[in-house]
Order: sequence, then structure tokens, then C-alpha cells
Amino acid sequence: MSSEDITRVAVSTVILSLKREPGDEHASVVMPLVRRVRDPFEGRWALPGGWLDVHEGLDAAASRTLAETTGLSPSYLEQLYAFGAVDRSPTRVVSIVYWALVRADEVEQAHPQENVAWFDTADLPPLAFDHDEIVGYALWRLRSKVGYSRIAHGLLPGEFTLAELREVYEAIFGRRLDPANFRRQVENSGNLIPTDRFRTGSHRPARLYRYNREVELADRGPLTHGLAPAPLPSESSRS
Amino acid sequence: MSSEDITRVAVSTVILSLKREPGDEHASVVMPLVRRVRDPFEGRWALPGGWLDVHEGLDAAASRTLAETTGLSPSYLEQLYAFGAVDRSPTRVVSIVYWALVRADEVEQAHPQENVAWFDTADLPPLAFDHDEIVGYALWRLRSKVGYSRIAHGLLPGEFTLAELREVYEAIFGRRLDPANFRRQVENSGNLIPTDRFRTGSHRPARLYRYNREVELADRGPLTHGLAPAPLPSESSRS
DNA sequence: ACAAAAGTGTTCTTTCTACACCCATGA
DNA sequence: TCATGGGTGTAGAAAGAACACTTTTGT
Repeated sequence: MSSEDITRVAVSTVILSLKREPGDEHASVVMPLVRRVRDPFEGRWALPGGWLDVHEGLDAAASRTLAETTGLSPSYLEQLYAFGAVDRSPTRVVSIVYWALVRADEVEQAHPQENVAWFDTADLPPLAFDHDEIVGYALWRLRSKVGYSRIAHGLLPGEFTLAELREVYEAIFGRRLDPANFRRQVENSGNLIPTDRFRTGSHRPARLYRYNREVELADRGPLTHGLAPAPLPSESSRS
Repeated sequence: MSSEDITRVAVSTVILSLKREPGDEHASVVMPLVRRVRDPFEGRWALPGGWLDVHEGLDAAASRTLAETTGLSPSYLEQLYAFGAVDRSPTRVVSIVYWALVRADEVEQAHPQENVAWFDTADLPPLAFDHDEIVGYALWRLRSKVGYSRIAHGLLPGEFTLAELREVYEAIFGRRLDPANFRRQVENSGNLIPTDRFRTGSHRPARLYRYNREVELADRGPLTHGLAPAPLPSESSRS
């Protein structure tokens, strides 16, 4: 059996976060990429990922590559798509691709890794393999899913103001939203719980909200294995 | 390298169609299953599928297994999910699962295959592997997607009445819909083109409509490779 | 003529949207 | 006190649900 006669399985992850530039109009969606040091597409940027271990589930592999690349645990992790065109790589590779959200404040605290850099998704370099297409699909999925789901909270810390949450939506949608209407929509959705704490510093203090964990249902369907929109249990801590 | 040290890739397909029993209240969603003749779960019913050939794309493999099982070409075919838990099979198998819709009239004309039987999805036997979970997910996806997409047409022939289309929605949702409101909704969606032909036979003749192929966009996102909601090109005819 | 399905109209409710307006704090 | 973002009110538009009503066929 020559090496061209086997199909290998890889797992990659599109990791998304938010970054607000000081003078910018609104925040931008950013993602980490890994510079390839081996032959196919050497020197090009690619999605973080690796080969699937025989004793490792798909979700666990995604969490592992995410931890190896960013040192973070995702606040949201979901399978995106399986890419398996015959000519997408010199050898036959089927890539199970996940996408994940990490909080902006956690990204700032993490220490940078070797050969890893964060890019604005609106200004990406040409990527290795078919990773351009994959990233495009992930961003499309983020935009469409943020409309009917509450994954936007995955980009924020535990407590946040409505203005911060609105800023996330505006960054993803790329347009301004009416603060008054936005408030009502998200308040009536039942996903937010108001705290008695306030964010002070600028003008009138803004009430801090937190995420309602009771309402997890009716979104991802029957596939709710171990993957939770809340911080992952301990899949990446299997030493 | 022993056989336990490799991960194999399989492709399975949840094939869905509609069947209207003579005396029944409304039509039911049906799917073909294959009786296993080999060791793991021998005798149990399972999803149609097979091993991924090294020179075969994922989409092509799904089309192939669909043709082998039913002799039909799908009117809709989409990747569902990749299942890869370590313990889902005695050996390590990652299954890329697709789901497909075939038209009821085509199913009736097709000649039955060996070891293949059609089941009502509301009354399924226990399936092999984790196929129960997979089918449950596919049905959930069908129900949620029929609400904001127009895949329901994939279960009907080229021309159909609004009552027939409504019957599809009622079977999938499992509840009655107001004929008047249903008509307006689907007429205003711009997805249907009225023809000048009518279906006669019962009472007042009903106008026949057909599917508007111009409006394919804004649904499945950037992933519109060769897979089309319209009948597939010739992926399964690669002799 | 009558039953039954096709197709139209009307009303009420809910939701979205635009925008005016008041409130509370830092400077 | 004034600028600014936090927060509330409200009126019109759009969309959805319920249901009465008219039209056209087979029997």
C-alpha cells in the first residue's frame, strides 16, 4: 500500500475573535493563522490544525489544536464542514473543519506563540490549500448564525453592557444598529440576565448583563454532545 | 501498522422522501435503510453508505451510494455532519454523512433493491452504530431548514399545485397549515412561477406552479460547488 | 343543487423600524 | 452646564394568524 493509496483525516479550526482598534469606526473580526514550515505551501499562512489521532474524537482534536495555537479554551465551538475534494492537497486529505469563538479579553492576555499571527478577516493574505474558501464559509456562517442564535456572547466576557454586545453585532454585520431597538430585542429574547452592577467611567453608568445559561435548547438540535456554548469542560486537559 | 491503528473514512446518506398512505391523515416522511450482511451489527438496519474511495470526492461518494441504494438521483443533496467519536464503531471510522431528498413519484417508479426497505421515519427500528442519532439530526435539520429555505420542492415533481406543496410542509412540520396564508406566503416569496396549466380531476382545477431556478442564491452560502438543488449533473455517471 | 377544494378579502395581533425624548454622569 | 452615551416612549410599516367569503369544478 503506497502512501498515495490512503486517505488521511485532518482537523482544522477557524478561530474567531474581536479586536477594537483605538481610532477605528467599529471593531473587526480577527483570526489566528499558522505559518507553514513544511513542504506543501511552505511559508504560506494556513488554518491551525493537525492530523486526527486514532484515539481522539473529532471534538477533542479541534479543542486540542485550538489550545496548541492560542493557549485558550473556546467559548463556542462547532463543527463547520468536512472538506474532501480529491485535489485539495497533493496527498488525499479529508479535513474536518471546526469554527470557534474566543473572547477578546482572553486573547489580549495570552502570550503569543511561535509562527502564529492574528489577522483581520477583512484583509487576509492568500492561504494554503483551500483555506481561503473555508474561511469565507466560516465567516458566512458566523454572520448568518448571529442573527438567530446568541453566539455573539461568546466573544464577550462574563459580564458586559448592552453597548458592548451591540458592538459585537455591528462588527459582524458590518453596519450600525439602533441602540433602542437593539436593547428591546435582546431584552425580550430572554437570553440576558441583568445584574446589579454597572460599568462606570464614561458617562451615565451602563448596567452589566450576563448570559442566561438556562436557555441552551432549541438551537443546535439533537447534537449537543459535550460541546457547549459555555466554556468547554476539560476536553483539552487530557494531558 | 495493525488495522486498529488506521482511521477509515466512510460516507453515508440519509435519503428522505414522502409517502402518502391512502387513508392517512397526512403524508409521512420515509427513508430507505440497508440490512447489514456483515459482522458489526449483522442483520440490523443501517444507513446506505460505503467506504470513501481514494480517487473520489465526498459529494461524489454520497451520490454514488444514493444511486446504488435507490437507483435515483437526488433533487437535493447536502452534507449533514461528520461523525467521528472513537467508540462509534469497533474499528475507528469517521463517517461523513449527507442527507438527500428524492421525489415521491420517482421512488414509486424505481424497482426495489436487494436488502433495501423503506421505513416511516416516525416508526423506525433500532439502527446499527450511531445511526439513530444521525437520523434524528437529519430530521431536525429537515424541519428547521424547510422553514427558511425552499427545499420542500425537492420532494415534488417539476410542476405541482399549492395544495401539494402545502401537504409537504404539513408532513414535515406535523401540523395543518392555513391554505389561504400559505398561498400568500409562498406567492410573495418569489420562489414559484405560475404556469398556465391546471391539475384537474377532483373539484375546482388548481393551477400548477413550478420552481423558480433563478433564485438559487442567499441560502447555502459560498459552498455551492457542484451540488445543486436541481438534479445533479452527472457525478454518478463516472462509470 | 350541493359538496368540496381553489382562491380572495378583511381584521386583528405581533413584530420591526425610525426617531423623538428624558436621565445620569464626567469634565 | 453641557456634551454624551444610557435608557424609555411612541407612531407608522410590515409581517403573521384567524376566518369569513366567493369561485369553480365533479357528481
